[in-house]
Amino acid sequence: MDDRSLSERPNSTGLQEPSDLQLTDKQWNILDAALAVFTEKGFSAATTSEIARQAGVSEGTIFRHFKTKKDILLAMLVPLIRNTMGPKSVNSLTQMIVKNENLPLREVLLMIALERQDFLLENQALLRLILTEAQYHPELREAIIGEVAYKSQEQLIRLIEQRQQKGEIRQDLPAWVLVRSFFGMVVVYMLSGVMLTKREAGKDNREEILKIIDLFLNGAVAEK
Amino acid sequence: MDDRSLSERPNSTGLQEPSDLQLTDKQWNILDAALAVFTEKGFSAATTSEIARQAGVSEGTIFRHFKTKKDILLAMLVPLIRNTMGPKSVNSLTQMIVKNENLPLREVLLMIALERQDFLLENQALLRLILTEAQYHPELREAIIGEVAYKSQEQLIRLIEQRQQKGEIRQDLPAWVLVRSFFGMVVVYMLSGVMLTKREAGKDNREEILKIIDLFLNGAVAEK
DNA sequence: TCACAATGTAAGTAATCACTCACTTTTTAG
DNA sequence: CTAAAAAGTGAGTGATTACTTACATTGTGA
Repeated sequence: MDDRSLSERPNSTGLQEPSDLQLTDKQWNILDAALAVFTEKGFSAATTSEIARQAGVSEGTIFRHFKTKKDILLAMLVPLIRNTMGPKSVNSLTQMIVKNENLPLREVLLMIALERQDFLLENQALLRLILTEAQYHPELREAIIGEVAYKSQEQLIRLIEQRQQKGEIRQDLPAWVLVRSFFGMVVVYMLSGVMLTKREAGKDNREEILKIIDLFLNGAVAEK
Repeated sequence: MDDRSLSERPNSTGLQEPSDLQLTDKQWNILDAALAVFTEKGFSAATTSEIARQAGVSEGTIFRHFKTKKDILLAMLVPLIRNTMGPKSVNSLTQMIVKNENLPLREVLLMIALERQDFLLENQALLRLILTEAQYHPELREAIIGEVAYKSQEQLIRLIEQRQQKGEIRQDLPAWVLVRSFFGMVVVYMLSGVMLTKREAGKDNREEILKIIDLFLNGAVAEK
């Protein structure tokens, strides 16, 4: 089985919400298949019969466990965001920030950017599905913003304020401006890399990311 | 009429406004209605019967002019990108760049950012539709990248290289790194403004954009 | 005026959809 | 071991889908 993100069994991820307590193997098969079909076709174009086929169960079985097609989507994505993407995303940020308080900011930002890049490449299809369907399902929008975007931003703000207090970073700009700007530089760089060019996964672009960090730290104007 | 889609009409090769294309009023009604329905529900969830209802024509009329539902989408979006969004986007950039060669870069960047913001807010729903459906329709992806993204980037690169030659901007970074970084800072700032907060359209955020430009130009490190 | 093509339409059509139901098999509790 | 409960099944179901067709209306050129 392609071990991407759903294949963690419930007892390996700890306590969960009541709605996703104790899922049987068959239920996980269904959600795994749903992830594959939804990411390939999108929610509306995906059919429950194809999910059943890929899960190796009958269509009736699906509706024994999930009331509606939309329920399948949410039962899969909301716990995935809340219990896997969210914590993974936030914890790795927190760790990098507290463990490297004395490292030059440049080094910390590089670690963060590279880690975000891995995360993005590994979860490309899943993230695309979430962002697409977030337009039509407010529950998803709230989950991804609250559990990933907002909490990640909070951690980065902590990092920036920490460095502002050290006098390392200018204090005349609010931390959130610095955070969102840095995030924007890095993410748009990575997305345009994926969209405009054929980048092989894991291509070494350390040097280019360092240039962006240099730009973020020192600015675009020429030295006087 | 056997034409598969408007973009293939032999006399539409030159640059033309969408109103110049040989479309009857009824065809425009259909495309107008299609735009409304597609942006609200997405391509897959939209139905031809609702498009017909909103256009005030029978369903048969739709299929007299467009062979398939997908043809409606492409006949509407591809010319819109090629003849309206693309030129509008690129020309305003070009004008701002050549007309203000002697203005401080800071001022030019502010103009560009504000203009991009207007464009984004005005075309929010349309852009969301295009980006969503670009996942499933390569023709759309190619159109939006080739006609808008790539050409806009080219103009901004001209601006940056112009300033690099003047010695105003550091020359140790490739222009495209500067361009994409600036674009990323601004766009992510605007998107997070739309997503995370309730911003009224046209809210005055000139000061905040100026802070981002300041950051882009002077960097995040504290003065020595 | 008339012939004829282009345009418009309502009533289809076959396919497919999400979902149900009557029934069988498997799991669980005492 | 047994009986009830839970899980699984595949053949339905009515609704809805994109698209067609047979026919009516309109526009046009001579």
